[in-house]
Amino acid sequence: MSRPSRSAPEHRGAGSHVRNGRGGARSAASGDAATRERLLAVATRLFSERGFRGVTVRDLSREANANLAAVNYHFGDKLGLYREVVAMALEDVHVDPTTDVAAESTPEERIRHYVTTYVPRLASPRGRAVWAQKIMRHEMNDPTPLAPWIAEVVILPRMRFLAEAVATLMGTDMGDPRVGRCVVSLQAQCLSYMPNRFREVAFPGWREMTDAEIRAAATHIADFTLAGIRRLAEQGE
Amino acid sequence: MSRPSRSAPEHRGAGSHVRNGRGGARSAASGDAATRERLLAVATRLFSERGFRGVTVRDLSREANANLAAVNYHFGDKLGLYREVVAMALEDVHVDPTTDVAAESTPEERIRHYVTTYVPRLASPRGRAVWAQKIMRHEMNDPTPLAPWIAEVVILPRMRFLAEAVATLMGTDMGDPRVGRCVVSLQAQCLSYMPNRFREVAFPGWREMTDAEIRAAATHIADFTLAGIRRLAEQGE
DNA sequence: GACGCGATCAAACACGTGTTTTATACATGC
DNA sequence: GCATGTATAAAACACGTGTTTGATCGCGTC
Repeated sequence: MSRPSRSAPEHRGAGSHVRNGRGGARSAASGDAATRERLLAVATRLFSERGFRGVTVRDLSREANANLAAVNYHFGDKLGLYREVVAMALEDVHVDPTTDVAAESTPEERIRHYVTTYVPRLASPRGRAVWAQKIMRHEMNDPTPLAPWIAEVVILPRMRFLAEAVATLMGTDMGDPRVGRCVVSLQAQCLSYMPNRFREVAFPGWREMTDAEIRAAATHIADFTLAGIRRLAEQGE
Repeated sequence: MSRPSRSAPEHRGAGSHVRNGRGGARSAASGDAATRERLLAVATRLFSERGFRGVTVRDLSREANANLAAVNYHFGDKLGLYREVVAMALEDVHVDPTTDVAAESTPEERIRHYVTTYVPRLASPRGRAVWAQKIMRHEMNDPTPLAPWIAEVVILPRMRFLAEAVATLMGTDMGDPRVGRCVVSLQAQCLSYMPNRFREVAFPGWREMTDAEIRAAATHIADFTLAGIRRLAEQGE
């Protein structure tokens, strides 16, 4: 009961979602994308701007020029649509600053590379894939049932990457509590440059950072952090 | 129209709110506090746990053993009740780590004092006035119309205090962009130890920090930050 | 042409929200 | 005694939410 299954698309496969290829099932006359694709595009934009709870199904339907029932028809429920958006965000985010670093680089180079690629992506309202970062931020502030998934795919690998670099730099192992604290200090500084609704609301004269300021901030974080790590390595546990 | 003003308490004075002293207007027979006071107590707890939007008027009424209309009667509307809670939080927060420091102390002492008093208060679920910090955190994540007020009373004084100490330590003035970046780095590290719903939801094995770990984290932040500041002071702009 | 089927549509449903209304009990002041 | 003003109570209001329903359209196929 309560799920008539009207032979509609199956809303279960969390990972597969092959979805029948959907070649040209729609009327070839209309130039616009299929409803499902329009909903995904609109959902990507709205969820990244306002978070899962800040977007209503009616918002999505209206902006996608779709019927109110379209979300439930194509994605099962609102969370199903959000899950697909998060899946795209994870694909976009999880690769970046930890995997494309040369294996033979020094710990210092790794940390600098992490910061100088990560911070501009977080801070700049321009550029690609900021929407994925915004999804992450909303999840951190106001977690949804998808939070554990996100933590496993994007947070943990970053923590491990940074912890390994910091431990090597300090000449200790990853079980040393100082390593964890340094990783937290580094990550906290990076995240502080993420766009923040509070400062926009609370400080009327706030202006966005320029690209040059963002680069300066990234360099600052790297210098600042490496100095801190070296100092803690000297003074011992 | 739409506001009959039934000679009820005036819900307008944003700043004054003297509120007639309210000596013993209630029947002396009942041992419990007046409805207004019970609502304030419950609101303090619930708003600090779940934020303004996470608490409903029905939650407040139920837990305070008050009628549904009591919030609107005593405080005008839900935001009026929240405003009184925030006012108490501001009184509790704005004094602390910036004003009770000796005027003749060195910049390093000031920064250490700031961190070692601020971080335990942020991080510990025990101790006094954590509810006020939780209110601040909810405002930062999801600002209400009261955000500008909070920014002016608690954020700006802290920023000025830290900026002055950092500038003195670096031997430069507060207009130096490096000063602002160091203040952000310091504050970001402190805030990262604030209780975080994401890590509770996303990491099932999460456990609260002990008092000793919190003290160690505070010392870490101070050492780490002072090292970073000194390094940036050396290398120049 | 009749049928099946995926997709869309308008409408309704069920519920939760902040707020307002109307009535009533109770203490106080004249 | 009685009006007055304060406080509480139960119900309703007005609206927004996610979801479901039943009908209909446009196809392609037998």
